[in-house]
Amino acid sequence: MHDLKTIREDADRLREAMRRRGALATYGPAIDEAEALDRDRRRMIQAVEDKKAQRNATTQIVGRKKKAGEDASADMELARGLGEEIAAFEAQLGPTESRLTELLLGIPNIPLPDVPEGDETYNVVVRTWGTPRAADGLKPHWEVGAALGLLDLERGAKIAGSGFVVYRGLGARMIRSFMNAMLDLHTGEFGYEETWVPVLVNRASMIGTGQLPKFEDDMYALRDEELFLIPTAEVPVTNLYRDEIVAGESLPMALCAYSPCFRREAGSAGKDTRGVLRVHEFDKVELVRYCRPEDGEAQLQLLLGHAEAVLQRLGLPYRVVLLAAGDLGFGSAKTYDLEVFAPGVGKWLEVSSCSVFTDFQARRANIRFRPAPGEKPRHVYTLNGSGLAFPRIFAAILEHYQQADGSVAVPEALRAWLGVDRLG
RNA sequence: GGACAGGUGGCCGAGCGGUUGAAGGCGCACGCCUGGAAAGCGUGUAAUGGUGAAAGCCAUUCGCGGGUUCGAAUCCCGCCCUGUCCGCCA
Repeated sequence: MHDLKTIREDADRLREAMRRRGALATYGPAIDEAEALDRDRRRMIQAVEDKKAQRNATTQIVGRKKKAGEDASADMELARGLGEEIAAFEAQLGPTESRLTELLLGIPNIPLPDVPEGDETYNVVVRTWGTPRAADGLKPHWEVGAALGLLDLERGAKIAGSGFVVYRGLGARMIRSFMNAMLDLHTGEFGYEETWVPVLVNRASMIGTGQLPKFEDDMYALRDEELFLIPTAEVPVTNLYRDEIVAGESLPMALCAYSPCFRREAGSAGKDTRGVLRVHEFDKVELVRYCRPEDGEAQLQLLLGHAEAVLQRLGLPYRVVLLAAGDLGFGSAKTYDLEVFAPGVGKWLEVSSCSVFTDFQARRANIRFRPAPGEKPRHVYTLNGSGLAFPRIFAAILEHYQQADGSVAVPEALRAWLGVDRLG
């Protein structure tokens, strides 16, 4: 969410940001309307506060006269009249403020200056690591997984629906090993605090990180209670400090969590539908950081490095992509995608999206820090990234480590967890 | 799910419907004291919005939302959360 001050003093910067996202036509009208509503709002506030000041003064007089045993009926009548005027002004102010909030909640974040302008064709490959395997003769992961008894997509579809996966035997054990290996790495070597969080959260949390109100159709929700299934652990973990003021010395803060993630994937029918590349429920380990505004860029690079480390330990070739403004998520100011190469399907798979949200989420979730004792609270910067998403790592391993005899070699880093060095 | 108790500032904790934005304490900041510290003493210490160059002034906020009233932290209703007991249960 943007500060009202941005609308008031910097609306053109906001328009320029939307233009860089290629979305000025979409959001321009909202910015225009917000500008007008802000002016209306301030005018009404001045009027209503003026009346309130008058009423407060009158009410004081009533109190004093009553205490002194004098007649106060004239002042009481005056105050009652003022009260009616106040009610009338407030009846106008209420809708103005809710509309303004609604608009503010629906405008995406401003990309940082070093984010390339334009749509996804302007994404930049920043670096690559490892050498992608030639695709010839390699099978896609769903064939390998089924042949080795690691994956049971048919029964997943039967018990839940298409887009739900059953892992079996060593396949299931692989998922568990991802959780252990990644959490151990991030907590043991990179200093993250391990958390275990609810996968059902309330509306305020979903607004805090930016899933609501705009993307409600993409979220699973309960029928009888106002609870939503999280699309990522970013939601509960970032909201941990919602409506709090944290001590300046506690920053930067680093938290990680394993969680299942639930996505309706409304409107994405037909894209990556085979195998486990796009499913309604999957697991991942998420990294979340809070920091001071001046540390945002350095913290993003740090976070990115932590996510990359997982791929390096697994020996999976990948590339780092800086997203162009038009490809940026709603709340992000700058994002690096990590894409691993899956030679069986011949594609780069996004396995992590590392972003800095500047104060966009912190303002929505009201997460602040006190820079120094006695100083005014400021909003923190929030960051997050997957470290990493399991199904695509599963797919990448089955494809990248495929052997000529149909078996799959187990990456060194997972052998201790799996207890074998070869699948099949 | 039922009964009772409770939700007040960074934290703890008082608070008769009318100078209570809110006593007191802790914490924190500054000063005095000290060779230096601790202790002690003194002073200060909420957020948000509006206005203003600034100092300041005004408004709002005592879980959230409504209501009663000239006036609500204080009274009434609904909801949320916490605690205790009961029920249920992995």
